[in-house]
Amino acid sequence: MADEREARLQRLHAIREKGINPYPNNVERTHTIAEVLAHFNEWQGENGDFILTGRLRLIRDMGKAAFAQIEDGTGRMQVFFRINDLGEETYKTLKLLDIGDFISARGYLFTTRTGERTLHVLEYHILAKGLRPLPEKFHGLEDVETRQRKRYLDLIANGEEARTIFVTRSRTISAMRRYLDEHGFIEVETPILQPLYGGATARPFITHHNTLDRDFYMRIAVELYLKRLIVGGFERVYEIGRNFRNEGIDRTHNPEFTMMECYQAYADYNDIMKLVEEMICSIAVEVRGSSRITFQGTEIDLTPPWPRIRLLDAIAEFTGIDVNRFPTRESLAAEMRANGYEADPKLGRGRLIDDLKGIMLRKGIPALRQALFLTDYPIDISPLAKRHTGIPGLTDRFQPFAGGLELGNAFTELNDPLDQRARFEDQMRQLAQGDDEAQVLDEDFLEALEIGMPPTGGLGIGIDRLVMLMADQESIRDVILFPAMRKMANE
RNA sequence: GAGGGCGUAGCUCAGUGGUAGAGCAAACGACUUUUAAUCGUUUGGCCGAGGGUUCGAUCCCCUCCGCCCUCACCA
Repeated sequence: MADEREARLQRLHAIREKGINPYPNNVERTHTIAEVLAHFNEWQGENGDFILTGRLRLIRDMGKAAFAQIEDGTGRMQVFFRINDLGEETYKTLKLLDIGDFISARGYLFTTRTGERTLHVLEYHILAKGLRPLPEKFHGLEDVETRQRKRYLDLIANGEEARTIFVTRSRTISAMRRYLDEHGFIEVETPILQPLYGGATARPFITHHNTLDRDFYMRIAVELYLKRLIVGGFERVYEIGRNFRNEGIDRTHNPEFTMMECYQAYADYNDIMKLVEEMICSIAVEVRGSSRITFQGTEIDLTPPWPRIRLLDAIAEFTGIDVNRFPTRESLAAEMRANGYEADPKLGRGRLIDDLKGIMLRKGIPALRQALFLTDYPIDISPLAKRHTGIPGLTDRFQPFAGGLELGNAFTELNDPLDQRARFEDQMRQLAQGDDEAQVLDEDFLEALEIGMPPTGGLGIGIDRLVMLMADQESIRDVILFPAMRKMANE
């Protein structure tokens, strides 16, 4: 490695000695590679004059002629150098180029006798010299760790494949934004640094503002701020942005992740279910060209309506435990243990049900791979959701699933300020009992609710997971350009 | 947090209780239509880090670091 870098540095100096700037300020380019390839047949011929730019990916030196491949952001193309056309001196300068260098090449288009569309180069310039070797040309970069730590190498070496994921990500977000814009939502931005964290059950990151000399929390959700805007009279708002949760890292969790939250006044969770299935289906059609997509080998039909399954029914079906028959924490815990599941004695009944949900999701695969809504969650794990109209102890809440991924969370928002206060107080009790993920009481938010919030439906969608679905990726780290990593030894 | 796997040249990978190999990349040479060009020659490694066992360790044992998988936890 040191040797190769040394060799490249020597060539860099040799280029400078020839009076050539290896990092010129100006660049000429008449076409992209994709444009040229698209019009190749009509544009080829010795009268053509094209200037292409790109990174050298391959050099095949034949002595007095050489083939190379250059790659720009739109594609790859072969270029051909010949000593007759360039002159001995200029041709020899090719020796100073390395794979990885950026060049511009001017010439005409022709087809080789093996049918390869090629630029016959009459003039070329170096645009930027690379000092380190690129990953191997055939196998590319396979090492998962390097791919994530040095995403630029992943994008170079694994080309289309790596890039497609992030193009899909971009298209997914813009399709979502378009859908919401077209449905009367306005996009807003709310604080990332919050004096209190709320809107989800998670441990926060804490930071400090020097001038104000106070701590702030990195937001774990935007919920309570968007609801304040509903109180303020906006009827449909959304925000797409980064949330931060100080929790574990795995295939579906990254400490910073992107979430879309939206709130719609005069709506309930049934309206939001319609919104979700319609929105995600429309995103799939835009991004994947169909409402039927393949995820990890399973075909998933996102066409509305998605099945609605009550959470407790799903639990009963896949775990054999009918939660309704065990109204107390103790009886439910005993039943779980009788069925061979762990039941943490410290947890409340709602959290036990949450655990059962996890067991159910694992056991329910592959049936739960399809798009569906699980509905009607227990009240004590849903402190911001409105009580279920019919069934005590439950809320008007649902979660959308597809591909076995929990894509989000939604409910009819609790707009009764006294009930909300009581729920917060209950959470504070759990916090005092050592549940460090319980939600904290937000007096300012309660004051807003007391001003009055209309009936509202709200939704959060995990963008990263949605992108996993759209890009058919099994790990959240594959859809985040620079995922959180442990520090390297030399860091 | 628990268990399992992995870490060897810039990249992709072999390999062995007697201190290392291939292909690509790199260097030198040949070649004026190649396609992962070909052919010849050459260079390249604290075998993740630190301890231990041993006459001797890249290999066996322990600790640590990093990555992956499964489980637990959280979204």
